Amino acid sequence: MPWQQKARSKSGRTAGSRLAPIMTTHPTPHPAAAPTQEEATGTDVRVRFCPSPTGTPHVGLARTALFNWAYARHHGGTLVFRVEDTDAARDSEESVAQLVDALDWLGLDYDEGPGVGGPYGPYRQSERADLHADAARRLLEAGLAYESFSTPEEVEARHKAAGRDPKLGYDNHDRELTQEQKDAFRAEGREPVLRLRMPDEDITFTDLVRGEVTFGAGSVPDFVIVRGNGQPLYTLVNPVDDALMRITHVIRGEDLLSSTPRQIALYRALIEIGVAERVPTFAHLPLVLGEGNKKLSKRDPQSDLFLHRERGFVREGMINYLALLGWSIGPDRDIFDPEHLVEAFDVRDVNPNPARWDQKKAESLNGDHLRRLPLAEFTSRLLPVLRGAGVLGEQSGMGELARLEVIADLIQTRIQVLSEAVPMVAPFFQRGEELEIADDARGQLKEDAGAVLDAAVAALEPISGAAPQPLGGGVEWTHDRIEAALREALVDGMGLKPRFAFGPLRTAVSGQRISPPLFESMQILGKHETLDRLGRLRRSV
RNA sequence: GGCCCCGUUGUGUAGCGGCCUAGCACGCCGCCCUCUCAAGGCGGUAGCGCGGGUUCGAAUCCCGUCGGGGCUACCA
Repeated sequence: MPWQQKARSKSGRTAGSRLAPIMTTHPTPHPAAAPTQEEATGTDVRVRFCPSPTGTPHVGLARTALFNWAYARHHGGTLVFRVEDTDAARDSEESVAQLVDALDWLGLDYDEGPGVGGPYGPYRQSERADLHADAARRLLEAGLAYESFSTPEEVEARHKAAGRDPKLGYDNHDRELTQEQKDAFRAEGREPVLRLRMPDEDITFTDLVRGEVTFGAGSVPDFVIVRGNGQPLYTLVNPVDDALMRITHVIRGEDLLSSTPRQIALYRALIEIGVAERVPTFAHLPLVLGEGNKKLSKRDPQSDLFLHRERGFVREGMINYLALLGWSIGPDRDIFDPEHLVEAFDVRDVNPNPARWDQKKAESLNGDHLRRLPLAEFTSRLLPVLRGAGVLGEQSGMGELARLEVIADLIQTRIQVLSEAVPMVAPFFQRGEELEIADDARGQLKEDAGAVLDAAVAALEPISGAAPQPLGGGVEWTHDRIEAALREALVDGMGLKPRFAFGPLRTAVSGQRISPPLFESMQILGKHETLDRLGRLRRSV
């Protein structure tokens, strides 16, 4: 029972304090607004992944999705996918499709969302405008939000006039405007924004990753929830939708930590007007850093999830690495499958330190997963990559697939990402005249290359290239047979070090300086093709 | 500037007051294996930011300090 581990606690926190209700300070005057605040811990867990569809999926976004998914699956709870497409200027349908593609590739299935529906839809924020408008209206009517007419310039001017730092932000100046003042502003043609009235008290909450976090009273000014043109903002819409969708745990990036006090204040207001029934539990995941010490920027190629996929990451490897960004499965292990993650994951165990994207580690882990795949599976993962690279055609016959599997067996331990298979596999699907001899491979050849190739050909000629017999007999063109003949001729006969004896043959056969094992390669190519390649290189030296 | 978060080898982490002469993984270096390259095996390199305190005892608790980061929009 993995969830028994929840009794573990992080430093500075006790198990008891974690399980305590979120709002224990004082009973609220509104009975309906004082629901039981026991944290959901079982199948009642409802988490969400709610990206805004701008640009191509970022690895940090993928990690957030992963942790939400793992948390939901671990508890047998529900994962909601909500598209926050309220910024028409930056959002795109293409991006929505990419998000779905990313989730699908990683195998992060969701229980409610666009396309799958659910009891709290619609799941595209742009289709929920009436819900948001209604919440805003009720907040205004209840006096929890108010109309604000100040322009940023006016706010700054007031700060300067009072000798305050102009960067302080909004000064809550319009809190108590009279109807006459408002009318006067409107007469000037001004359109008010709606601001939420921040409570004049500290806001404290228990973050599942960081422990207790407190924002001092007055440190967060009244913030805008609806634009002057009537468009609601993220600050309103995100908590409203979370509340309406009965989200119990908000698991997101640390970059949103500082907006949490505003959201908590809004939740409390929403509870008062009956829109929300609880303040969710928060968990802020550490940032994913890039080179240097800055957040992995969207402009950094390493942040692009699809670029990694194109490079040849497999789902298992990507999930494993992503999970390690702030979490670990145990003290002496770091290779695991998605199922193990689900079994062991608890957001409380997430480390609050920022994590740096380490491409080498990511690829190493991916290589480990590649090696763990059964050969047939590994082979089929190779297929689309090889087709994409033009090594194989779109259609493959049984013979070609069988041949590929034999080759795949040779390269499985030699690559970390699928794309590395292309140069290793390509020579097997080319004819000798198509084979290009790489410069570095040719550069390795010494003066005796011609003699070595001649001797190799002479040694191989006597071996029968007969096709396999049904009962397994009759084949002499096998890698051990080939190796024995070549060793005898080159190593024993010519007194060459194996390294120098076989180097030229490798170049001739694969065109590369590094390749799958030579003798096995020759076996796969067959006698005719092998001798042809040996001869071609011989003639060019 | 203000608010908030974070601080264990190069990187990611384990560590929850004695099991730590700080474990694991990636990286790096060396050796073994070896037809190249890998994989695999073995070994090595390197760390608790600093200063106080609490304690018989601190990487672990507290305070301060320094450093890094995030946020600071009528973006999300």
